[in-house]
Amino acid sequence: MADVTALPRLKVERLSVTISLRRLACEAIKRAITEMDIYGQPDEIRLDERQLSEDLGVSRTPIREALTVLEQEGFVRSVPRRGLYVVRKTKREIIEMITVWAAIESLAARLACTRATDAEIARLRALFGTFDIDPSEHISEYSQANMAFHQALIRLGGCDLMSELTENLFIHMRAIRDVTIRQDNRAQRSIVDHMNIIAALEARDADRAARLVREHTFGLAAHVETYGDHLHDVPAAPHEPARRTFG
Amino acid sequence: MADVTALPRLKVERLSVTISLRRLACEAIKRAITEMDIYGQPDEIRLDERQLSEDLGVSRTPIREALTVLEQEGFVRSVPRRGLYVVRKTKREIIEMITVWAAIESLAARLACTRATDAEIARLRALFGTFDIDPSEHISEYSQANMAFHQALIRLGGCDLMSELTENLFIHMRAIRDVTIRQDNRAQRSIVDHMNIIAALEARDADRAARLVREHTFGLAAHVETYGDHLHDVPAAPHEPARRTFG
DNA sequence: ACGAGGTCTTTTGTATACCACAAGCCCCCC
DNA sequence: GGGGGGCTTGTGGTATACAAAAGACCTCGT
Repeated sequence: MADVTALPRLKVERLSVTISLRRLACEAIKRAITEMDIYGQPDEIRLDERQLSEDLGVSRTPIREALTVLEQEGFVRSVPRRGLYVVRKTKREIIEMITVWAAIESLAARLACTRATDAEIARLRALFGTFDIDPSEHISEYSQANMAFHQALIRLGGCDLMSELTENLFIHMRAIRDVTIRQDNRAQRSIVDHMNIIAALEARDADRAARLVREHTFGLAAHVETYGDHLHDVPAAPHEPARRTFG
Repeated sequence: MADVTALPRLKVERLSVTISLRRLACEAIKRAITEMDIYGQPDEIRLDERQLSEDLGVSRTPIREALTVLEQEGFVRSVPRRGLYVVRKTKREIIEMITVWAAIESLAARLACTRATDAEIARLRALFGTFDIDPSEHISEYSQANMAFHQALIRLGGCDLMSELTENLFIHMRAIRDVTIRQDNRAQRSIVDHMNIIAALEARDADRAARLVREHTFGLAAHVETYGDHLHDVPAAPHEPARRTFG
């Protein structure tokens, strides 16, 4: 077979047939859920398969598959013969999520101390070391940057699984971000913590980096514990729904 | 409304209509996968929806939903228009799973140091402190006990989410347990580690407990790194399948 | 004989029809 | 008048039918 790479041919790119309706529906619904102010609503939000199927213009089957995925990921909860509800995490569940996050990011920081290159750490500082202005006026931007910092840090650990696992976790956290930063000067102190973490990474001090990350994240947990009382403490479970993990 | 709790009435328990076929199928398939020696097979194992539907006596729909769940949990992998394959983790993926496990269990141990009662720690020792006999003749029992120890330890941390997350992880690990204990006197040394961990818990020394757990689990990672070469290092991916997390 | 092309089979993706169950309502009986 | 039972309606759960796509294989032309 001759080498055809040199021959002139149409510049066509692989059109992605792989994006099944399930995946599209899944992303669409997830986006809708994420953008919705779940915790501001007075009562649980109910989803209707038929409604969704009509709105998205596809049949119920892919919708159902998408919802199965979202249920696995902890965004919706299916009560048999009753309906689908958008999940509102309880305070306890949120604190548990933060705890797992602390565990993962802490070890990621430890690993980063030996695995990350100087350049990578420098880039981390370049990206997030410039926020020493008052963040209280840029809550939204700060929130974005905050999440991005933590995700970048986890990525520095070099463990893809850690990044994957925390991804959905951060989405869940986004929904309660007003709790996590609104009160007192949390944002300001948070930035100081980040600086210290970066410094520990630069010093290649694994124990200190891991400890700082852990304490920082635990600080958030304590904050939620203190100020998160308006979160729904009881799962509001009609007939013991199918509790699932977060994902 | 009178208090009817004192009246005699039939002791009927809520019959669980909630266990949908999806859930049953999911568990059945997961069990089948778990009991199968995935890593002993020469090539990837393919699943047939219709075959499964026929074998389990239900239609394809619940089968598909179950497989969607299993795909989320990282047990199977769906290649569009091609088929479903039982996932064989690569060495790298296994090491990443162990890393996440280390992160979670390490923090769980730390938490256990302050949250677990003396009785709980004593029970841990009672259950797993008796294995100072030679475990080399009881590989299977030891393997069971080993997993049980780690799960118990994580539970002591008091964070349900940690238990949930590591549950599937342990199932994945089970499949390669021959790698994890067969070589050298790993089992023996493992028990010593466990003893030290229990001792640290008893001493309420959080830092030491966390460190010991981390080092113990990293030891396993290093072991897999060294001896796990017969694991398939390349995902054997036909046409870039839909890679998913473990779950 | 060899290769390009078409066709056939297999297997998944999607749509639709049907069924079982739960809630709410109303009516009938006590 | 009150309460229980059945009916109505709406919802998710299941089964099945249909469509599309990928791989295997066969055929025909050169």
